[in-house]
Amino acid sequence: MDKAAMDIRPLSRSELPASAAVLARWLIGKTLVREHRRGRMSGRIVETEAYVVGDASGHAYKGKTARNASLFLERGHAYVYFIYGCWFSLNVSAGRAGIGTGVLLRALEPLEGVHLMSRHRLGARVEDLARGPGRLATALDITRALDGRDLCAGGGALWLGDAVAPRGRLGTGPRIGITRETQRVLRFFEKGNRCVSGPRALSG
DNA sequence: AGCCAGATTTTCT
DNA sequence: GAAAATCTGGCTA
Repeated sequence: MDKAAMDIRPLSRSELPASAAVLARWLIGKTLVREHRRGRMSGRIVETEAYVVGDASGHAYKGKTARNASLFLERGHAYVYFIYGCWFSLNVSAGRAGIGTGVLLRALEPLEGVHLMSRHRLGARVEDLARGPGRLATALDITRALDGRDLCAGGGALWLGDAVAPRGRLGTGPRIGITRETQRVLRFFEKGNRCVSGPRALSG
């Protein structure tokens, strides 16, 4: 027996800011909902990074390919990529159709379906279930099958919802794990939240 | 808490 | 053939 699903209002595309840097900040505190075969999983978005137009660290920098095509979809679509031989990561496309830019979702604070996430991440503490982009995708069972999905279609397999709780103070800093344009301040997180990835010194 | 190496495969050069 | 928007476990303090 599952508890009743939370009442989460789906976000519509017109609400999303049409710039990666603004969208990344705006998404902190919003909700990501995964409608899985076994049940619903959801969490508060507590950490993001923006990959802006003309950004040498972005996957779209060298143009559109089969791999990154979803980054060029109208804002609010999923771009799922496979990295380091083991992990998937989820982005939200952030520009107009034909513009390659997006927001990497780096961490969630689990809300619903914690037992399902735990099944995908055996042995992890609740605050570590979706703490980091690879862990987030693993916890929610997000694979390339979801690449290109419309995240503004509430009721689909994966969608964005409004905030269900007030957002805490916003923190910012340089992005993690990149080798180019490392000095740009395009990482956003909820200050003090235990589900934010990286060293604690960077998330307070 | 911080540093380091290994894993493992897709993608593009 | 090299690099990659990462994670884990083992080590040192």
